[in-house]
Amino acid sequence: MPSDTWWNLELPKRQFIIDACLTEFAAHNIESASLSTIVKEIGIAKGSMYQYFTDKEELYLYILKYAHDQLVTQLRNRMPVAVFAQGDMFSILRQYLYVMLDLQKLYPREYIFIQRATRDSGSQLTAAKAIGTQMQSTFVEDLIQTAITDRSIRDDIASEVLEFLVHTIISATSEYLYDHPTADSTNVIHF
Amino acid sequence: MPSDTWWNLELPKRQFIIDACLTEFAAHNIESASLSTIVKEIGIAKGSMYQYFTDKEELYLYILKYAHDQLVTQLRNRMPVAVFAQGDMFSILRQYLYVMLDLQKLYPREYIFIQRATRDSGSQLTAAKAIGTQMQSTFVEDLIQTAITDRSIRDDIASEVLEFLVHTIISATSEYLYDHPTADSTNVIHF
DNA sequence: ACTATAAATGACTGATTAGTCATATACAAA
DNA sequence: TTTGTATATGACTAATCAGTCATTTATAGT
Repeated sequence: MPSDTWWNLELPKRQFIIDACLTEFAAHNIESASLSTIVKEIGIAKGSMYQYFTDKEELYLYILKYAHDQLVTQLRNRMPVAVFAQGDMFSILRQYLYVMLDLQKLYPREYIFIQRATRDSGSQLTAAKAIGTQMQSTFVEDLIQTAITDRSIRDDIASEVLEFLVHTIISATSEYLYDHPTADSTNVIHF
Repeated sequence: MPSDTWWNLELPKRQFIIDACLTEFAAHNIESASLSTIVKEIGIAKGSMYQYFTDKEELYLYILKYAHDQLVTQLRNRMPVAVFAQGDMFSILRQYLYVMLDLQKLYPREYIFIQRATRDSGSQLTAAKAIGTQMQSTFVEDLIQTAITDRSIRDDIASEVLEFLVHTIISATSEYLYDHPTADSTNVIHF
């Protein structure tokens, strides 16, 4: 975790630092992201960064958690619990997809960063992978459980597999729409 | 393309070099993969590598194309044209998935390398992205076209979107099964 | 043996990296 | 003003990197 010095910083300064880190980490994986670039961008000395974080990995995980919290908060705001009470599973999923598309547009760096961290922190950094995968389970899990208990979907499907697939499809679809801005989303979304 | 010197090399030596490159490129993206590591692994001088390839990017793309050709050949062997004539689309897709699972087990480095190249060569290296995406379109395209013309699936769905989704689901499923070796594949595969 | 061409080499360059640390600056309390 | 503490600094280290090139080694032809 960051040092006391970090927390003693003025909020705007912290924000500014986080911002620069987000840009770098969204564009490069942890191996090739450069602290030198980051501090040059911010305009502080390299040494200062090491007053806040013990090493690159700590910084990376901190920013990842920050980005994740940011998106989860937004997701919760846009999909309040009430949504789950009404409508069938598919309309809820459709809404989920639209929300994810919005979030991807509004917070592109956070979105990309989490995606990247989820998939390429293979060897070490299981922490990063865990954070990345966490978002998907945030509520898809409940959704599917509910759907299974009210028998709106078959119950012979392993629910964690379904969760995985749902998340994959959602994020692949949003990725596709992101890469093909001309595509008509109503033509893409059919479930 | 590689130099004449490269092609004058004895086949086993070429294979040996390709092998070491595959290992490195499957584990690291182009930015963080290290030529120094590769040549140390092979046991040749760094300069030799530069007699064969003009730079890192050329090497990377060459190995990528090699891996891709390897997998496509295997895919074609395992899914001869005859397969498409018989059976409905879903059974063909199911077979496709099983073949991909086999290939992933048999050629893990090639498989991972292509996946990695497809998704993280964002900025430059559109060539890499193209090679990566090519495999998916190899035959899923035809499959879907046929299915649309026989009306076994709806025709109001943009076919390139469907291709994308099919490929995503297939590769996500195989990725999932790869990460969860204990999972029962019959429990996962339901389409 | 001599020559010509092809291939292999590894020391070297210049740039970049993560991380360190002694010093300097800022600030607040006395 | 003086003292003590928290923060900021940037020169520095040691390692690594992609890429170069003059030189050596190997091969083949005469």
